Amino acid sequence: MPELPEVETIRRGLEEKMLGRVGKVLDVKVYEQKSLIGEPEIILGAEIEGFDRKGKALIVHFSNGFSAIIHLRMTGQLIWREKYSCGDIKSEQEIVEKTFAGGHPSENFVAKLPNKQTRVEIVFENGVLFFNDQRKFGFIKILERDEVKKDKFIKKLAKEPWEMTPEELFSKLQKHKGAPIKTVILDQTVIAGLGNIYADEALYFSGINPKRKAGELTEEETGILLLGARKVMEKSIEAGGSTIRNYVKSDGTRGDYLDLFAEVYNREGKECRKCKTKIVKEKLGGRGTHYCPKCQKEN
DNA sequence: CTAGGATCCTGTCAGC
DNA sequence: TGCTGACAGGATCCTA
Repeated sequence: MPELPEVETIRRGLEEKMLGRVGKVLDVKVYEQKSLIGEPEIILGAEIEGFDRKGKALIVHFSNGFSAIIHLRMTGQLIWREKYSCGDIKSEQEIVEKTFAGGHPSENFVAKLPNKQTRVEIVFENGVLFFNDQRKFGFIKILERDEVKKDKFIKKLAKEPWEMTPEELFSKLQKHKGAPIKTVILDQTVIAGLGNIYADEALYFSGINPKRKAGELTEEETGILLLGARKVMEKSIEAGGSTIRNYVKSDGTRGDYLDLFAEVYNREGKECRKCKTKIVKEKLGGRGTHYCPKCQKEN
């Protein structure tokens, strides 16, 4: 479920907690074969050199010339736990101090690790990085560092909203002019980073109805949409990423993001904060889509 | 080529 | 209590 802001939050958190502090990889335990692509033993003995991010993909660079592309997809979580606090957790306080958790929100953040949903475990000298993934859509792919940019998924990724000009986006929209704008901005080859929450939020910010055909947007509207995409994701990164029930920041603290900041997502039947009209939820391209019928007119 | 639906998988929740 | 179907923040594959 993590979209760009959640992955960026994880990247920052892991960088702070792990970089230069965790030692060498001692073991890689693969509980679910399909969750790890490549040869896990390749990174044994290596240290972490840095964390990178491309769209919703997290990239970990190791000291031996190999890297790992980690994609959390719908339900992935990354949990770093310092060595001396592995196993059963004694108190909420201990979790906050010793654990970094990010990604899909669930009780697993504070549960015993590894657990039923743990797919891969990377053991370091000073702790363990757990990759949990309920639905098994996510993956860790180990490959040579030089191969990362040639990876099929990475290669196809479009620019992120901050790197893209309105003209570039407008031009891309013309290739999908018959499709609803909502589904087009979810396409990572059009613009990278938006998922179902931030697509809806960016459209609300822009006053654009999600069902409008991509080819009907004016250049001006496209510019506002690009600005909206930047704004909603920046706001979320500042808040430490969002989750439906809570968000977990790099220090493990929790809070409610959606209740505070989301204007339309998960707010079906509630009043639009601008005009009091009830937020509508409809299915579009197989995805739940939320909007204000008054602020985001179809024509 | 595009658009749209099915698909991968597990878990939860509303409704009967 | 079950049971059933719908749905979940992603991306790809298949078909028309």
